[in-house]
Amino acid sequence: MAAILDQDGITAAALELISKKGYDGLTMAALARSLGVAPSALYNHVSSKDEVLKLVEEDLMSKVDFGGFSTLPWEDAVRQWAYSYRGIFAKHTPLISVIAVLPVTDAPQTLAMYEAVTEGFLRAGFPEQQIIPSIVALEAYIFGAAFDANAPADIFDSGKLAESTPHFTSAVRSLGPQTDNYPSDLAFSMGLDALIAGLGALRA
Amino acid sequence: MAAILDQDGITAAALELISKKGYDGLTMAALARSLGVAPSALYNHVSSKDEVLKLVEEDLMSKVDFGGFSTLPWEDAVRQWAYSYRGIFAKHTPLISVIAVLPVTDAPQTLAMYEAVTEGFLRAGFPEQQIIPSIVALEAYIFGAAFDANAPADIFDSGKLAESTPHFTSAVRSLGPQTDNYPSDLAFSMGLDALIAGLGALRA
DNA sequence: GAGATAAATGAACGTCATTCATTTATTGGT
DNA sequence: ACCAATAAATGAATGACGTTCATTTATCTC
Repeated sequence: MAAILDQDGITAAALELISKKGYDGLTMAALARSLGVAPSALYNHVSSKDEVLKLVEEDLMSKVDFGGFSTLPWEDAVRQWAYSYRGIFAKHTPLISVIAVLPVTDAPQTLAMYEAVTEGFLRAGFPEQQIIPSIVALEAYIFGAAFDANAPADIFDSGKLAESTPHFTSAVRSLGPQTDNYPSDLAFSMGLDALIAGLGALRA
Repeated sequence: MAAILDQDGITAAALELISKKGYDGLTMAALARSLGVAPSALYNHVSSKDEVLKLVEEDLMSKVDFGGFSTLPWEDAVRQWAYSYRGIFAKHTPLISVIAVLPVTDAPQTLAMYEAVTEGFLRAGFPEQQIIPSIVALEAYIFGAAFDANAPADIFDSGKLAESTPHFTSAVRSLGPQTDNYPSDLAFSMGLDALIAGLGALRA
């Protein structure tokens, strides 16, 4: 029969479906429908829905901007990379639990990113043994921040329990109205600066 | 009829089920069975499975150790809190996507934690406006690190693509065999120190 | 043109969370 | 002590969903 389907097409359709309907809308049936095909046909090209998620993840990884590591000072490269990384995965938080535990072995795009980042750290003067833990720490922060980026602006509204949490409630109020893209943008920037300063001190 | 069920009992049963069978094993049917009851009976006490997850989350929050904030220097209190927080949620990563976006309004245990942490920051001399963003940044890091704690030791094995990622592969090798509880313990410690140093500099 | 092969189909399955009409036990009022 | 009201448990049913499989269909190769 005509080769209507392939992994690239499935990945593209999955991404479009996710952008339109979110991860709840990403079902094998909906994916098949968007490709004009029966659900069971998908299984000739992917072994499971989990594999679809892995394909999407690899595609997203290729969109993370790590270009700064070959052109900018280390601090700026890290910042650019971290913002790009968080921005992309903030819209794909359901993938984070997959990525964080997924061996990198068969993920060429992910490996390409790690290679470029590692090179940037080496060029900046990091001792080899410090590089992977530093990247892991930064990634942990980026993934956590990606979740926060989806939080509602009033997530810290203490409601009727405000009286029993006076210091917290006052600290929340002191922030005033949020104006950034993400309510947590200020926090992201502060934590990222702290990490960059702290990890940067490990350079030779 | 006899009041066999209540929210506390459901929460306790859910926690035991999770510890024995993991989050895949936490189904409404299994939960009901462990309570000796029909699945539909649960819906007299919780409105949905999501509410069960929220109950579990609140219970876990009450187990996070934030005691150091009233007894230890700020740096040590943050470290103790962060390790406790990560240790608990490393076994409950499916909750993280819920927590990170869940308004704190009806979560007394969570609010109690925030109040204590805020007080600790105030006592340490932080300006009020810096406190919430600092906590948010720390939490983001803790949540991300909780995911990493579940990663397999060989997650960075580049496999047959090793030749095309020489710097990364070498950096991974330079780490030697892992001996910590979690393979990512070294990374967690390094990033946490960096955050503590960087955020600590915001004190008056 | 025949046979092998890759790919699509549609029906079926098992697992879930959830709903609902019904039954059952307990509680409060007289 | 009885009766009505209410809270709570039941079991059958529903509708998604991911996945499997025997069968059919189109394309490629010799």
